[in-house]
Amino acid sequence: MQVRVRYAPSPTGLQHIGGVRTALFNYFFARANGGKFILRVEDTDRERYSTESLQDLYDTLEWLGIKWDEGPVIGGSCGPYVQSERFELYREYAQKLVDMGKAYYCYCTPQRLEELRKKQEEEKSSEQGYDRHCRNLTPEQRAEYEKQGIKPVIRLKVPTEGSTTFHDILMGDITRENKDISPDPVLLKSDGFPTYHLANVIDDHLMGVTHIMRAQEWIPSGPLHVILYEAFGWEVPQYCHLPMVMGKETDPVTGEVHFAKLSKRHGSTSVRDFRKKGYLPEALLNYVSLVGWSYDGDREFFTREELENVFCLEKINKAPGVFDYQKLDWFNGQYIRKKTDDELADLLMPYLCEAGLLKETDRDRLVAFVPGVRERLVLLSDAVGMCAFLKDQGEPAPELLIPKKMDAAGTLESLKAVYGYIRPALEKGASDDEMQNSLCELAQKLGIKNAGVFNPLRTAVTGLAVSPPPFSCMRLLDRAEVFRRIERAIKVLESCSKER
RNA sequence: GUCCCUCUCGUCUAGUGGUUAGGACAACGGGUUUUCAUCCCGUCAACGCGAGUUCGAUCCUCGCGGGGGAUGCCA
Repeated sequence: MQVRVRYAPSPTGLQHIGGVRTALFNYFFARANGGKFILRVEDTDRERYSTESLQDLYDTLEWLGIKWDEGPVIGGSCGPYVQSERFELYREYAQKLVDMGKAYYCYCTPQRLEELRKKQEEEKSSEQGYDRHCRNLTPEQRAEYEKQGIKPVIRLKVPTEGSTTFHDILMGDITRENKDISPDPVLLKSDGFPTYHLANVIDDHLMGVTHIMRAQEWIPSGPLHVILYEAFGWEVPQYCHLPMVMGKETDPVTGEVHFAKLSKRHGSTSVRDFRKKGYLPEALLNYVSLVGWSYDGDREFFTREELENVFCLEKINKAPGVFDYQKLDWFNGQYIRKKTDDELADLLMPYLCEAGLLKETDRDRLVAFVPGVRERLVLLSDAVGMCAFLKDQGEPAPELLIPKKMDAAGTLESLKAVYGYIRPALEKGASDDEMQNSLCELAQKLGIKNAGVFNPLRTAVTGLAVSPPPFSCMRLLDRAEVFRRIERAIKVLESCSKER
């Protein structure tokens, strides 16, 4: 039997880490087993639906390089893959359940349900949820409600006795007393749209889904779904509930540490945010795959293609995992270092353009600059700060130019000598290595440490205490500007050493 | 409240009825270096607790405790 799995998000917000992790695991599992990966859009919540979210879903999967085999846009033999386009289907199936006596119309108003909830809370009643008020209405009562024009919902008749068991690949058998199952959940809303439970079960069946991989927050509804499958007389698919992705937060006052389902207050959670900040898709994909899954405990670098081969259910962890932003950063730095000068320049350019520091036509200079920042970058956006020297910082302070253990006169001598060499060297197209070696020789000749020649040059060119190395900066800057800044620094040192 | 799931360094994890309990990130310290980084070396750091089974339990069983999740006309 061919493996068929799906990722079935609801377009009610931006794609977040938790959802993407689920998508990835499904995708990898399909690839590793020669199966199909289906994308299905569960847009049954019309209140929260947004087209922006839907576009974000597509953008995110494309950015990560995840291609679906069947789904919206590309279609497939089980379409449509957008639930709102399957609207009629759900009503038909819900009606079937009613006809079989396994579901019923409910006319309770939202107000009544709200009051019920309040009452249960006040009385700290052990009874929770719907009180099954409409479960056994007489035809006369129903007719009366209909006459009032109330639009009913359809609720599932959950058995009140016995128990329901389902098998989870990771967890084993999970059994729940039927009395503990959510009492008669809504299957079809009053607007005619199905709820998750109904639509999900119908579509998974109709689309031939063999394995349901979803987050553990769904475990409690497992038995409910089994009841639905059985009510329809359908085969129950394999379940595999994935560990949750958690966020960690420390109370600033008490210092207490709290964990909870990863959410915005823990930091960025949407893939779009990570992308904007300059995370690489391969880094995010690699790291996210390692939350709740491991290969052998030692190896941790995986390309998407490798994961498509090597991913397996057996190595999925059962306990929830905390999303570690620091480790993601580390991964990102590692992946940035794998980029060639050209690749990295292309990745950096948008950030520098947006910051108004560079224009597209400066690309060649950026490529020459890249070696100086590659190993300094954690995020692509860090490049903006590292290019701050592009803006003239004004006349540099002598303290900035003069290295520790040197005086103004010595620094002046050094910088003059450096300039005397650098200017013609740059003009005749010397390489970084050549200049590097020559300046080291110069330092020796002057009897000072390398820092004594490099640092005055660097600060003269950048005007900053912290910056990428001097040669890189000179490559990015306009040549005439480089000379102007060095000459200006020499003047500063001249007047400074005269004063003494 | 009720129900369900879970429990190895701070975090992600490997692992076994007998191991010096391994790796990675972080933290800390040292070295290289041209500022900042990188890089290299090192240090700190874990089997939640209590019973039971056993010659021996981190590993198997039970209880307790901690953590998480569900309890919606959201998914």
